[in-house]
Amino acid sequence: MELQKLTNPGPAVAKRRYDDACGTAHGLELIGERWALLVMRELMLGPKRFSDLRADLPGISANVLTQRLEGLEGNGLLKRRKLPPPANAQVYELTPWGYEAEPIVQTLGRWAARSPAHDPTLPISATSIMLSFRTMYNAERARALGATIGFRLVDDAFIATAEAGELKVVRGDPAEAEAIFVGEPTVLAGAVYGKVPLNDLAAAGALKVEGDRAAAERFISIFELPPKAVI
Amino acid sequence: MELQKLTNPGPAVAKRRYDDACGTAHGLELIGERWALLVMRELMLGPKRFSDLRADLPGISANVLTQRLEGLEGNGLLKRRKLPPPANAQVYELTPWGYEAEPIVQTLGRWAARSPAHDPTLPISATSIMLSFRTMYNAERARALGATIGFRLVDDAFIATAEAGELKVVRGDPAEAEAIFVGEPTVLAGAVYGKVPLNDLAAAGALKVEGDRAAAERFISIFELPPKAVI
DNA sequence: CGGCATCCGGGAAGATACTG
DNA sequence: CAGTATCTTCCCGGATGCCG
Repeated sequence: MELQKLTNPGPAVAKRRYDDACGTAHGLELIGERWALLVMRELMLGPKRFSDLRADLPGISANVLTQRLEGLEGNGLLKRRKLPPPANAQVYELTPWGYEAEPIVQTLGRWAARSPAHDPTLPISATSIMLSFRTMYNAERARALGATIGFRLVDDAFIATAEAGELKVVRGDPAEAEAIFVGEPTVLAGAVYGKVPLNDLAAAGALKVEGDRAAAERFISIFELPPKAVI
Repeated sequence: MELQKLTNPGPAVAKRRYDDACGTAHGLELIGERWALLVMRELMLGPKRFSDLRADLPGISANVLTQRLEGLEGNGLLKRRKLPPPANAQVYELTPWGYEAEPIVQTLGRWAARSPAHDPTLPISATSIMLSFRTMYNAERARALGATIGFRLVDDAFIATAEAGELKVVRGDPAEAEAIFVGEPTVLAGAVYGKVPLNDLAAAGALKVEGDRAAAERFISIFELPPKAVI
């Protein structure tokens, strides 16, 4: 049994809405609150648990994460699901419509990458860097490349396949990959976007490459950041 | 001469940032605050004055609009410009990089239009409806159509040209248009997306069509809303 | 009138502690 | 592990007033 707050002023106080038929305004009501789109981003490559979300969104507090998850669930963008025994853990998973928000994440990210204020040395989550591959690959260069590359990033593993100019990224164990990157996401980002030489990172023990080193180098070469905007 | 707030706790208190190298997170720092993207939207078809922005964003308060304009200017997304005499008015205009944010507005709007909770009967601004034409036209149907249509929406006028499957929308006086819609943006939205018959609207005096009525009907027919998402 | 600055109330976000 | 509870801080929204 729940009590309504007695001090609740009732429906006379309109909640923070944009009274606007524009789809963009409605989109902001759905996913425009602080942290909401980043929670969506973290779920784009598959369901996660509360504590994983918390770990991958440094700075979010538990109660805000709870509120965002409730809001997104209420808006039909994600669902709570209980994994079958023996895992028995509760996970949060995007609905099909939730997954369709990926172009928003991509478009915003690609645009913001041109910002002169963008600091690429900050920490980055495993999901972020894998999603960025989908956004930032050069289709022309990828066309010339057929490759299956694996990633073991701390707790998560992914497989990226470049084929006929398309780049696919899925969560999963990279068994058949030609090369496998092993290390932390932020270091991987330095290698791919900062073009820090793999040799240096390997020597420092920061990022290992298992398998075909040349294939790993070719993979890195298909990514490029857009030019900075001139203000 | 400006005074720093004496109560300012100094740089010890980190401002609300997402410490995240992900481009999406940085994008949210640039344009993720409440109202910011809607301010950008209102400037997408050309500069505006403070009071016009306020009128086109119902619900925004003057001080919040001031803060957003300062923030967006500081981020290099817009500039204040003084019109030459005799106008002498100050206007806010997007920078080239600011204009490049249009795909964000579009992607978000197209995605959110699928929301079951979207209420298309709310008021809509002139800029919103004109921008939505760029987003929502069916390229296939537009290909079969060559048309120049004008719009006189209260204080603003626009020209839309459909040509070779492309739809262009610019601010300007519609002199040469085959047909001109005259009325309020919200009523126009009802005609285009609600498919309210033009005859009914004309009879009610809500929306007039000057010129070639058949051309106006054909123009409306190239737009369609995406199917609602199933939750 | 346009473009703010200021003050205030309410509510959202952040940090920390605590519980099943 | 998966959240609540509580407290503080800050932002948003509304009203008012200043000033060219």
